[in-house]
Amino acid sequence: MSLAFRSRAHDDDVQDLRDVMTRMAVRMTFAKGEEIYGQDEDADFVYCVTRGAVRTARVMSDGRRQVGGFYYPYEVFGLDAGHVHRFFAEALSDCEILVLKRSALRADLGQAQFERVLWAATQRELARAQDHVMILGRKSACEKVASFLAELAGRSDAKSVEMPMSRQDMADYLGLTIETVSRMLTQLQKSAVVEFAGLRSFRICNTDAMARLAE
Amino acid sequence: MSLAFRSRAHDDDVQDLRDVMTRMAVRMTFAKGEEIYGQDEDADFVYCVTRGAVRTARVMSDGRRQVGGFYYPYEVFGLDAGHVHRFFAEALSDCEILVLKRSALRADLGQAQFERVLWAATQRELARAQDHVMILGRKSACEKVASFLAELAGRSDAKSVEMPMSRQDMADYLGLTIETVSRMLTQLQKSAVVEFAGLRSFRICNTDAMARLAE
DNA sequence: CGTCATCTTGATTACGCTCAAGCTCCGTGG
DNA sequence: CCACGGAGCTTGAGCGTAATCAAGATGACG
Repeated sequence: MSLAFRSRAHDDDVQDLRDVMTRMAVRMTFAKGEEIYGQDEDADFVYCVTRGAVRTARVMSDGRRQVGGFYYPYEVFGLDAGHVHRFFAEALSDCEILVLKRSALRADLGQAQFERVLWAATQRELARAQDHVMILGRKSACEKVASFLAELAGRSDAKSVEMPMSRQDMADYLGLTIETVSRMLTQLQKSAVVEFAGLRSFRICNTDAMARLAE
Repeated sequence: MSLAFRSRAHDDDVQDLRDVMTRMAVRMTFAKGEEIYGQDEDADFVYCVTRGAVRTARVMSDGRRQVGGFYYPYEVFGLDAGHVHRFFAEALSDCEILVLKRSALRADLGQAQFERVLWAATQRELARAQDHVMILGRKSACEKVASFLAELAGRSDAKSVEMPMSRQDMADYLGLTIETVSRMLTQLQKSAVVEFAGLRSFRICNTDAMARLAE
């Protein structure tokens, strides 16, 4: 089985999942900051962003927060590991989400494809988490912020990249404080690696320097 | 579908995987430090530790290393995200590993169970990676080391817990230096939270303090 | 235009890193 | 069995990066 073939099949699964969700799922809207699902809740649903953005996070008993990831239109979430949510999900901005019961998905796709599709989605989540581990474990503050911007830019096709999350969200994703994130953004701009157009929009000026920092 | 029932099914899948591997897999031995699979290699096999221990890791171009995880007897590894290994795996000590081609596993279990079993394994990996993110992002050096010891203790059933990895391995897992790891171990011992019997064996003295530090 | 949340910048502190020395454990050979 | 040697570990001193504390600046929204 060639790599190309497998990738193709993988993409098909993702597409199938989106198709089913578009067809069968309930369309819900959430206001900025609203909870979509809670930590330790049963993971009975699958979610897909159609408009806006979502963050997943966990908090420790003393309030320290770790953001697990951000999700944008067309991305599937709610699969964090098994039958109980280990993170909670919140609307980053006002947003629209497709919500589908897992059992309904299974009924429509059949057991086999259901498992294949969710396995593929779980693998993407795992890849994401592993990249996150790399960023958190062995990178400097500047590299963390650069990696984050590079990832955002990678997901966007436009020249100008929109940043829907606050500095606090970025900090809690990168294991930093808002002050440090702010300083690093300023520094990256001063050294002409990126250029900001307002607080939440940027574009990469020096691709090489960016790639070097983000590894 | 109750949680209990689902957990049971999950455990069955894990057991089935071990059974098939014991029956069909090739038993290989690796000397301490030997590579089991490489980064960016195709992930055509599934692995199960039978003796010794394994670590997975990634290195950045300048040599910084991030350890992804440690695997002990009966644990399955080699599933890190998709069709290409994103980490490499090395023998932590001399060890014995069951190796089985994925295609052979699929042929034996059938497509459906193959996917269910590997999905379950991928979910465990994801849960592991998510816990790792929490440790790396928002914990102090002391809490990181305590969390690590607590996790090790949790996997072991004996009172005295064996630690097969070096301080360097621990440091690269926790995003610290060996000096800091060493200092924290000393500190935990001085404050009577744990007690060491030699460099690589310990037991937890103060369970409450340990739980508090490890959250 | 005023108010409040968010963000930036500055000054200071502290946690963990770096560099350096010494110690312990363990394998090896005399 | 002990002496030697080397890797791995611990400890100490000093430093640097990012956290904390504290003001301001900017932007969003009524």
